[in-house]
Amino acid sequence: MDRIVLRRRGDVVEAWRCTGDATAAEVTRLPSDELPGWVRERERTPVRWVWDDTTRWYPALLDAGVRVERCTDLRLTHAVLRRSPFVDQWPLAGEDTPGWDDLQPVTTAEHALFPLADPADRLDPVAEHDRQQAALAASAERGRLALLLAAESSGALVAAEMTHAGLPWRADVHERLLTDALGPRPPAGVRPPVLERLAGEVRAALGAPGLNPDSAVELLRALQAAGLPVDDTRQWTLEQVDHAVVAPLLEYKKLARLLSAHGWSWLETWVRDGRFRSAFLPGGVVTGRWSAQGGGALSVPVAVRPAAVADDGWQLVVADVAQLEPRVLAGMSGDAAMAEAARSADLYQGMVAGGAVATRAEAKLGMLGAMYGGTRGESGRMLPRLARRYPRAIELVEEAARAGERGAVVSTLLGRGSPLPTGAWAQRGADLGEPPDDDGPREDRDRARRAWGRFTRNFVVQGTGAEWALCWLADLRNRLWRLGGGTPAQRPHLVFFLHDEVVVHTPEHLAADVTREVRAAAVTAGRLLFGGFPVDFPLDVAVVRSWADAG
DNA sequence: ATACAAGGCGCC
DNA sequence: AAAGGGCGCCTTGTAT
Repeated sequence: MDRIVLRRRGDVVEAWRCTGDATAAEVTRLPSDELPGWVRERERTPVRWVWDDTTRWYPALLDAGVRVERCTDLRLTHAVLRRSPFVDQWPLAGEDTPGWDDLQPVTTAEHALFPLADPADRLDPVAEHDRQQAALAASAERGRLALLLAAESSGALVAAEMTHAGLPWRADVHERLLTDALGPRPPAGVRPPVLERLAGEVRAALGAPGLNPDSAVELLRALQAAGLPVDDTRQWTLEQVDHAVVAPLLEYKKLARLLSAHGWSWLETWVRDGRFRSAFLPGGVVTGRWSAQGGGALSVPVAVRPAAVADDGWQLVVADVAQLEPRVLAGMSGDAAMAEAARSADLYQGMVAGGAVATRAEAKLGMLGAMYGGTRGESGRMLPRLARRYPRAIELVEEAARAGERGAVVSTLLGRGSPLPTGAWAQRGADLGEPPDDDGPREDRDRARRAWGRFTRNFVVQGTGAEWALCWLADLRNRLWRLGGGTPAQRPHLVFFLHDEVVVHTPEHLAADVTREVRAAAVTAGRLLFGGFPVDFPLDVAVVRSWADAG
């Protein structure tokens, strides 16, 4: 397959076509505004586009109605290769390396207008691509790394397409929801009526007439002055207390949160033309999970999901994986007993059936503790029993924790490496002498060490889970495209992704096909990561008008 | 005026 | 006494 490296030089785009012989590249130069038409033409035959960063190229193509099938996103692949313990770093070394290390995605809406001095323009994607290919070829784990790089790049395309499409959002539904909960929209700087009434009830219950319940400091003082035994003002803490202030205060906090995080100003800022618009950023988290920028797209609360409604004649297909991370752990550790439990639609129930624990609640608590590092209480007490029944799975996370405590790097199944610890406890020779003055006493160092162990313990599972999800997304994207449906605007398309959940916006008549493809893509992802090892990834799939009606 | 930390809470 | 991982983002409160 042809690879075409795109390089921007002023108003001109250079397209370097590589046919496998690195010395015989054929270069085409064309004005930027002719690029979309040229790309569309080239897409008639299989081609992989190689560019510095998808966020710098793809939005303009999508605006012009041009979709590409595959790409290599050098920014993302560089980041993976630079940190992978399976990659020798010397083939990646070049003058440009710090520039690639520091390259940031572009997330402004004005993607057509590049900043005057985009640091990307000083980088040479042709040279970087050669370096990356050399580094990959020299790796003993080139197979799994190649899969990771392909999945990461494919994720970049999905993210750009989702960002372009936006999540269908009914501002009128959202506004009605706000008015029902808070009362009519007040002028700026004034509390909505319902909040003002609740604030009054809180002040009366505490005998604190001037209290601003939005101030945690003031509120804590007032609660303590009224004799409540609390050291913070968290919801969980307040629920433990029996006092007349608790009910109105919890209600106030809930509604104040709705107002500030997803109220009228959120609507004005993030919803335009019936779409919630925010930027999805693949690789935004060290573990490989995505992050999002704008509007808190990765934490859309259940309370406002009724406003996510499919267009007329369309449906939302909402799919999520049940217990992704324990299933991933079963697969990556090759733990046959845990895989057996994972053959059930409910993995935790499968663990009960397998005789490891007595109740589903114990199974869940124990697994969360094993994956997050919980040692306290019931979660910690479950661990020995889990370790007896699922020795390979538990040993994998325990070893990841020990490695982290040593200051070592751990990696995901496909080879994404964890960052090096930065604390003074982890510096070379830290064990040998007295603790440095700036690193506190021994207990502090041990605490930091254990905290890093919990991070690396979770890294291997969360990161491999993110890899499964990337493979799922990538395959689903291809499957959705093959369903057809006419112009890009008439086809089923991904509109949302959150770690283990996707939402597809589809014309009604294709909803059943989309459901089938979402499930098939999950099977593909499992095979890609774990080959023939029998671990299932069952999905909950719902075809709904509104996101709130799923699950 | 602006920047940042803390407290808090939403999502997985 | 501390206590499960990863995020984004809001307001308040303080520092510069």
